[in-house]
Amino acid sequence: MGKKRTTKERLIQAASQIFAEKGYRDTTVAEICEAAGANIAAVNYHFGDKSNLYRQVWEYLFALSAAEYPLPTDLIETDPEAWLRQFIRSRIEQIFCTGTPHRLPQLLHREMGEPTEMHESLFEKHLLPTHERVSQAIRQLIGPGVSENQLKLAHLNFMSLHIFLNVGHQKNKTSCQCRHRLPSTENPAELARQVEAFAIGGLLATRDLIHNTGK
Amino acid sequence: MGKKRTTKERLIQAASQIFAEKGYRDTTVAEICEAAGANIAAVNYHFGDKSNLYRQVWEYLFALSAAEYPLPTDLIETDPEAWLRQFIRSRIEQIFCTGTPHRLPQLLHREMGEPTEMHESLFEKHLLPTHERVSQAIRQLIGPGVSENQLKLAHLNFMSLHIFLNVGHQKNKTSCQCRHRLPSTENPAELARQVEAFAIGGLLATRDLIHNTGK
DNA sequence: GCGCGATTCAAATGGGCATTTGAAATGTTT
DNA sequence: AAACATTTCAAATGCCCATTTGAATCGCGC
Repeated sequence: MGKKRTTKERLIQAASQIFAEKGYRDTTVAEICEAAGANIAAVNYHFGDKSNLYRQVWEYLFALSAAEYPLPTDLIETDPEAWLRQFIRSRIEQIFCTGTPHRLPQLLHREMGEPTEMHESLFEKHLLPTHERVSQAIRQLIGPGVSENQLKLAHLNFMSLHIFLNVGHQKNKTSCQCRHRLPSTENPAELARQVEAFAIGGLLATRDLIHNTGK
Repeated sequence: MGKKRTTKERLIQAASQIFAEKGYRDTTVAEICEAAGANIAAVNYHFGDKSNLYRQVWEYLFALSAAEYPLPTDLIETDPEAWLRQFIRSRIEQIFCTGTPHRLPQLLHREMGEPTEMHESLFEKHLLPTHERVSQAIRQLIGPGVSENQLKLAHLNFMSLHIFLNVGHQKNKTSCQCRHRLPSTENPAELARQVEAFAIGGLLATRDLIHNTGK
C-alpha cells in the first residue's frame, strides 16, 4: 500500500511543478501550500524559507532526471560526433517528454531568464560536470589547434540550439503568442534530427573556418 | 547650445539604462527618478505609470537602433547567404558596441527572460518585420521543398546563435560567474566570423538533411 | 506683479507577499 | 493516561514598492 506522502513531500512536488511553470519569483508560497494541501506556514516550518525549498526542488528534479536521462555512454574519445548527436537527442527527448522529468528543462528555462541568488552554486553543483564533457567532445571533434576562446564560442553555439528549442517549447505551452514559438510539435524525433544536423554542420563549418584561417 | 533636457527626456534616458541593466521588474520607479534627478511622482505625472514609461523606452531604443543598425540592403533575392551573414555581423556588432544602441539587445535579453505583459504587442510592432525578412532569406537559402515547420525550426536555430551570444555577453557584464559566459571579448569581428560560419554551416547541413530525407 | 496652468515636491496610502507567532491539535513515550 | 515533542493552524507583522494626494513652486502671457 502506498504510504501516504508526508507534508514535506507534497510540498516539494507541488513546488517543483509550480516553480517550473511560473519561475521562482512569480510563484507565491501561499500558492504552493494550497496546491500541497498544507497550511501557509508549512514552507517555513519544513524548509526555513522559500529559497531553501527551491534548492530542494532542484535536488529532486536533478535526481529524477539523472535517472531517466543519463549522459550518453562514453564514446567521447572514439566518436565525438556520435556522442554529441546522442546528447542532443536525449535532451530534446527530455524537453518534449510528458512525465515529471520535463520539469527540469522547464525550471532551467526559468532560471535562465531570471537567475536567482542561488544560481551559481546550483549551476556548479549540478550542471558543471555535463558542461565539461560536452566541451571535451567538441574539442575532440573540431580540435586540435582550436584556441580556448574559439572552443568556448563553439560550445555556446552548440548549446544554444537545444536550449532555445526549449525556450520555444515553453512559450508554446504558456499560450503566449510571442516570438520564437515552435511549430506544433508533431514528431520530436524528426525535430531532433534536424537540430542534430544543424549542430554538427555548424561545428564542422567552424572547424573548417579555423583551419583555413590558421593556414 | 544644447537646450537642457526636460524631465521627461531625462526620465526616458535614465529608464532605458536601468531597465536594460536590471529588467522591468527589478527596477523601481524610485530608482529611475533618482537617476533622472526627478521626484518620485514624476513617472506617474509624465507617463501615467511604470509600464507606459517602459513602452516609451522601447520606442526610444528602437528608433535609435534602427538608425544606427539598419537591416542589410536587399540582396535577399540574389544572395541570401550574403544577406544572412551580414545580418549576423550587424547584430553582433550592435551587441558589442559601447554606445547607447547596445542597450537594445540588453533590453531584449531582459524581456526574453521575463516577458512583461506588453511583450506581444511590443514584439508585433517592432520585431515582426525583421523576423519576416530573416525567414524569407532562410527559405531562399534552404528551400524549396522545405515545409513550414522545418523552416520555423531552422529559423529558430539560426536566431538562437546570436541571441544566446547576447545572453553570454550580458552575463559577462553583470559579473555573475555563471554558465554560458563568453570568453573575454577580444575581437568582436573575429567572433562574428565564427558565428557566421556556424550559422551558415548549420543551415546548409539542414538543407542537405531535408533533401536527402525527402528523396 | 497678477493670475493661472503646468510642474515638482514630501508625505501618505494601499496592496502584495514572505515570514512570525502563539495557540491548538496530533503523535509518541513510558 | 500523563508528559512531552512534533506538526498544523489562522491571524498577525513587517517590508517593499507603485501609485495618490494636496500643497508648494515655477513659467509666462497680460
